[in-house]
Amino acid sequence: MKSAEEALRRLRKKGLRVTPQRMALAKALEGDTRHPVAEEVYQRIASIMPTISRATVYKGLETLCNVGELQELKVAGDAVRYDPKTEAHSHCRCRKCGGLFDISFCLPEKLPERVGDDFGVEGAETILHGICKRCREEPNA
Amino acid sequence: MKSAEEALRRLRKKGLRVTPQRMALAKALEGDTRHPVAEEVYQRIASIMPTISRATVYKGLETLCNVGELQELKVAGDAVRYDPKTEAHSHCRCRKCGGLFDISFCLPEKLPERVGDDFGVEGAETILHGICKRCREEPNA
DNA sequence: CTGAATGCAAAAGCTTTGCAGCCAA
DNA sequence: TTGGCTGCAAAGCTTTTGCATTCAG
Repeated sequence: MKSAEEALRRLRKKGLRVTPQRMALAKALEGDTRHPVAEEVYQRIASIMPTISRATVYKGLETLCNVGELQELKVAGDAVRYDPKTEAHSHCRCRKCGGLFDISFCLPEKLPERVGDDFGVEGAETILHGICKRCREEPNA
Repeated sequence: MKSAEEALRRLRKKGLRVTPQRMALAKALEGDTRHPVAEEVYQRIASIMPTISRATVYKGLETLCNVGELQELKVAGDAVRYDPKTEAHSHCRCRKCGGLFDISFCLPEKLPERVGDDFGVEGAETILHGICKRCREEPNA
């Protein structure tokens, strides 16, 4: 999502309702590069809107994914994470601290149109595995 | 894993025990290209070894992952899948039937060694999204 | 107004854990 | 012999669902 406001505008345009809970969701995720899991998003919002329920957070995250304002990230050994950066981009995952980071570009750079036994390719999702800077410099943790 | 036998040999070499349950696991997954989830593996083995428990299957799958004989595949909207093909390769996922297929080659073809804010790359995992042959030819399903 | 969205609580996966007994090495 | 492994049952975590109530449009 480019901005929370734009995300809400798109919701309205699709005939969906702009509720305070959805506004909070969009704002909580706007510009976030940390790829929070649903529970983190819930905690974040609950601190300023204590009546919100987890169910609403889950449903709202799903809704925002459906309208293309959020991307779901599922990585081995982890709960689903949410990424508000919707331009095509890839991710790096540190095998030591588990951190998930954005990379500005997209891998592979060019997609095959068709692959193997005639599979029509529409998009790709890649995660690089390795060690982040911090973990390499702090072998203790 | 190249073969069930080789997998078991590697277990033994690492000081782990070769039990009938682990033998069944290795054989059940040998050459399988369908990327079963844990429950499917359990069913498959339970049909010939009715006393095995789900816990043993889960622990055994983890063990085989740890020694590098199996790869964990986690895809959005799905339980963890297990892949006995351990050579570097990528996958395609059909957005219609949910099927997950191997591709013989690996994307991206060449990895950057270092990326973004000094992230050391060791490997990559990519999933192509699209439509498989069968689903394109059967628009009814 | 009215249907879509919320919040609660309960249920539903999937997976992990604790532990007593068993067995591969 | 003995520590690793198994099987059972129970717990844990994430996510989904049903439904009465509320509220955005």
